[in-house]
Amino acid sequence: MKVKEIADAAGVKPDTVRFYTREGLLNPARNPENNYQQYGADDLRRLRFARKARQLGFSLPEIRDILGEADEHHSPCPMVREVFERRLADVEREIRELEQLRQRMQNALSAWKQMPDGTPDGHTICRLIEHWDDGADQPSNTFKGDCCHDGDH
Amino acid sequence: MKVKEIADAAGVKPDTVRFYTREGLLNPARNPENNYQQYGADDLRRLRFARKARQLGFSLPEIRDILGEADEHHSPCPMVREVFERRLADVEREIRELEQLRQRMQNALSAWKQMPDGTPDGHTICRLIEHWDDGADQPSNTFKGDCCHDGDH
DNA sequence: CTTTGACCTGTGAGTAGCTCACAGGTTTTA
DNA sequence: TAAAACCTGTGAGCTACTCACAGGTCAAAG
Repeated sequence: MKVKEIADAAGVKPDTVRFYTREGLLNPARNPENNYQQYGADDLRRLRFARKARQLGFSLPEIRDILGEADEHHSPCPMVREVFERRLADVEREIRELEQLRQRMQNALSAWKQMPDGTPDGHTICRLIEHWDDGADQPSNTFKGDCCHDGDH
Repeated sequence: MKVKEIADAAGVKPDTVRFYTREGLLNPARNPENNYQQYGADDLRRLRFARKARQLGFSLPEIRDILGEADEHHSPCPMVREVFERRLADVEREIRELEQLRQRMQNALSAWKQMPDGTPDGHTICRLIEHWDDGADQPSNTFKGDCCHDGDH
């Protein structure tokens, strides 16, 4: 198979095939006549595997490791199970963070309903944002004055 | 204020300050003696504004636009409200996608409980993934011949 | 036989928002 | 006076592709 053929067979773009080849996930042979890449059934299997793994949240380096294990006739499945649990935890953390963000945004939006727009006056840019209080409390050093005399020196 | 001072005052890293300066969000003066950047109270206001806006999901180009509006003494708030609603919709879409991913992962994990690992045999890499059926039904072209160049582009 | 168009090749840049490394200059402190 | 801490700009790295470019190859149409 040539690039476009294997790409169509797996439902991806030719550039993705080339990219995966560059990254070492696929190992095509070469047609010595024209220097074209020649993909075999094994490459298609790897490509389909990689796409499924991506949908499950595996990263390309992880997939490369998994394929490498399989190439050495070790079962990659224990590695798959292990990485997968970490991935699931990551996804759940991301969801929690995004839900917090959504909550903050919704709070801001409802608080903004009552607020007028106002024009920037040199002290305020847009009070919608500046007077919005984020729940996240990071101890941002509150510029107490020891540092900055903003007159010229 | 010098870089580290304004960075500490806003609770960010000096590199972030330099990055925002490069990106045109901050407009420090120059100390002609040593060529150091000189940030004023206005820059600190902009930096804090930018950080809050980032936490609310605005992108740097959006923040730059908002600051630009304020610089011209127009109220950026209508723009803020507009961009904000789009951002909220984006966040909600991201959450839905991640929840679908989580669902897929959890389904996979429970299905995997009964499955043995197995060793790659040239036909299978890791059946955990290969025999996993994703709910997403994209008609992955099964390499029949003439079929489709994928429409979205 | 030549042209056209689709395909192939590798490389390099672009995406977002920083973060870090580097090499060299300046200021402060010991 | 020397070291530490800071400053400068530039460039690369992170993810997983995607696109652009310039040039080579091939099948079919004219």
